[in-house]
Amino acid sequence: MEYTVLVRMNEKLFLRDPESSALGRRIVRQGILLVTDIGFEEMTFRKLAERISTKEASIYRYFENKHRLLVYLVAWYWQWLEYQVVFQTNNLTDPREKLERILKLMLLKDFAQPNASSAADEMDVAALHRIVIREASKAYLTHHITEDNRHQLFKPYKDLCGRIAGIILEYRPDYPYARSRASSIIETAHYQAFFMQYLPSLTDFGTGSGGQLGNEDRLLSFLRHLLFSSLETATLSTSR
Amino acid sequence: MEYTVLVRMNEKLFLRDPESSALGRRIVRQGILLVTDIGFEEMTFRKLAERISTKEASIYRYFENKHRLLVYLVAWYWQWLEYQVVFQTNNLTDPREKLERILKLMLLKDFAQPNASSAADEMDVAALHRIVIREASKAYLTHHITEDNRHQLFKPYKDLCGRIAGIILEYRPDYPYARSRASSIIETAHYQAFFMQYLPSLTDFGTGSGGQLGNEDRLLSFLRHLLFSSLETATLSTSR
DNA sequence: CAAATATGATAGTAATACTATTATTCTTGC
DNA sequence: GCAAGAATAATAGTATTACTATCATATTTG
Repeated sequence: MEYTVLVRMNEKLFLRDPESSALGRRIVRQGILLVTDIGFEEMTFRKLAERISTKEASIYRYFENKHRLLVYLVAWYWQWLEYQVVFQTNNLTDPREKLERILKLMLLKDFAQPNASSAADEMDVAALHRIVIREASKAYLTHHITEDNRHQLFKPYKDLCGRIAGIILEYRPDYPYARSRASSIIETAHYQAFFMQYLPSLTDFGTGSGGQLGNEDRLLSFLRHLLFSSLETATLSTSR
Repeated sequence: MEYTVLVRMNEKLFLRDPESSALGRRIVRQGILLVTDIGFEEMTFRKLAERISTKEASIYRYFENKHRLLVYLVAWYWQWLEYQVVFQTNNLTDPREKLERILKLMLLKDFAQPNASSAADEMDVAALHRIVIREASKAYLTHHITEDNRHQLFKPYKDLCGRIAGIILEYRPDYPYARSRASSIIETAHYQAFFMQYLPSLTDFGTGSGGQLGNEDRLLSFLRHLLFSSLETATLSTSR
């Protein structure tokens, strides 16, 4: 029920709604798996078509090109995440608790799993999370960002950041950088997770050693530290 | 003099050293301008060759492919920036002052300009800065990052982060996240600058309004706030 | 069950990302 | 000043990519 609300996507994100047909759903679900397998650059509609036993031209009836498919996947993830944020913070009163939950969600901890019975047709959120970490910035780091933005393709990300910014302001109403704080904590979560895996010397969460916590938990501690240290700073010198 | 030290690049970054010939230097310098003009995805060696009146095959003798050219440009920038950091902080004793200088350098404020006479053959650092903001993550967000990393292609970035992490530890010797703090402040500086320009609603530095400071200065204030609030936090709950 | 719609099957095009080959020019050591 | 070697120009060619077009065949739906 709420799921259909969750996946109602901006119509500019596709040519034909992939959720409206079995083929469309396979394009999206297998597209996620193919991109996680071989990476976005190496993914082609031909390979995806072969994987799901259809033809290139059929995929082009759903998505203009592979960049739009990426934008769709990433937008879906942001909408899903915002839904999780709303769902998991609605019953909380303490804004600090809300922010704690959000940090965990950003690392895909303790999110609301769909019922196991309908798992076959579900989106693989864990795979999508990996795509967001590795590929999401390619969705907006393009020469045509202005046009894409005009088509509202990034609205789900903006909505999520706006919602988190609102909770930041609940926690600290006079905080002057709520939106930048929201977008930067999300981005930091993602590329620190990436660096942790591929360029660990850029982090303090190397694969081995360090503390009794696992790397994921140490990353979470770092994000908590970053977020709350900034929100709890007494003096905010806007000039200097 | 120090310049030759600065540009001594890892030999894995190219096939033939582009600084060793006039054509190589034009490839790099005009490559910077072409990428800033049309974006990395749209740049091709054919277009670059036409721009500098040479042939595609000649460019391939210097760089294996266009991704390697991007990696080269980004690596050059990190080496240049590390040099600037060393140069501008060497005479300072206060680590806080050093970090202040570094923040400004990250936004390309007050950097040491080369003498105007030799400007014709200089790298356009301002254009390169724009490339780093818009394209640098494409240098490492690839399916072949592990191999590229084995070839040390990202060493200049690691070196810069390591140096900044060292200064962070001068300022606060017990800080447990020095490397992550260094990499995250750099990344934050760059995509906040990007968002400010293209997706301003993700930031608090919209094109209009707000305070008496310009957007660049407000971004600097934000970065200063982020960095020092985290470094000055009394209690660092590594667990929780 | 007819009409509309979706997909399959096949073909084709322009551009991209290279590689190869040979001719020409440009250096550089002697 | 010239021969040997290196760099570049000029031209060609290939496999792949990123599409678009067309028409036949299913499949859905009113």
